[in-house]
Amino acid sequence: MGPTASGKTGVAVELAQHFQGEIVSVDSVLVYRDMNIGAARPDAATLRAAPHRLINIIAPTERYSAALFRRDALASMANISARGRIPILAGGTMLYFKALIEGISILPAADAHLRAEIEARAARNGWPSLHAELAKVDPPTAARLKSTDAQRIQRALEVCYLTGAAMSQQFGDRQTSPLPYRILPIALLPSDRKALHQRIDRRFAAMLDQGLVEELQQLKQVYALQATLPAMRAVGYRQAWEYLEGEFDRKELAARGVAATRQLAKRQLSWLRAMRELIVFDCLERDLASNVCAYAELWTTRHRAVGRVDTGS
RNA sequence: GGCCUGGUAGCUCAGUUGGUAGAGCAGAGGACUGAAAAUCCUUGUGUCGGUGGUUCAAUUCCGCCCCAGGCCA
Repeated sequence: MGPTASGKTGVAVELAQHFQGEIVSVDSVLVYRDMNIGAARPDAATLRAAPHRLINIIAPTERYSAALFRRDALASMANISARGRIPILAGGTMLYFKALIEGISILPAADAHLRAEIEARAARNGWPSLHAELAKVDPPTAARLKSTDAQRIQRALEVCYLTGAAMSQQFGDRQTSPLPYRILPIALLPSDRKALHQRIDRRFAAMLDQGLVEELQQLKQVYALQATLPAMRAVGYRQAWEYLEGEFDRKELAARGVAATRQLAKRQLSWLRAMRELIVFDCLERDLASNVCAYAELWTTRHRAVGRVDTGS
């Protein structure tokens, strides 16, 4: 786990080679096909050396979710371990890690028609009025949410309408089946935020040089894209879209792109700081990948030994 | 060289009919259950270009100087 531009891919590839492992991507943008430059997709050589699962699985017009990720990741991990290999989960989508590790409640999937209906009412009466409506059918959730948090109010109402019961009541039905894996949770954090910002500056400039805008233009020709699609809300693509709409010039695109990336990194760091029992490495250190491998080597040795004592069979 | 317009938060700017100033963006911190690279919350002391003067009081008025842009020579 780590923020954007922390070097997760490099570490994951080295771990995969060192441990005969296979990588499962934990990334809400790499799931999309044909979004290469802005998603910082690992290059062909890297993917040949270390195949990634859960990348290129849906079109940019489709939707994915934390629940689908949990289902797919568990299937991939089962497949990998059945062949005697170690699943290496690598990515920066912290909600997906949370859903995988802690489980997720059994709730209905998104319903496009219902969401459109709720949005239409919000456009007429404003989200605060829908928040008030939520307060009648699901008081605990309404109390937890701000009246400005459109996305979560919409989801809570959706769950309530589809099931006839409050979302807060159903949170008890968590899929608590614990993961059938021992986890070594490794986080790559920057000891110096400014240094991470510099990496982000360079990386976004490189994406523009590689043709991020041109890639988006091609995507728009191939797919029936809209600005509201989750894929088009991704950092870089969203700003490139606005640039193509003529909202600002190229220089402003570069500035907004790096700002959005820095903000993404900040939110990822918020998740990581809130997590307990992380093994933390400084993503700026020189021998990062080999240090992580060395630590993981010790850890697996210890756990194999413990495993023998525990089972006794 | 002369005239004009600017110089206020990291950036773009507002404002104070004289009582030491506030927006947006950026930055920082936080929340997070089928959109999560999403969505949302909190957070603004800065020699108001410098220096003299007028005044009880100047970032605000006046003089000079510096800097930037424009126009005229």
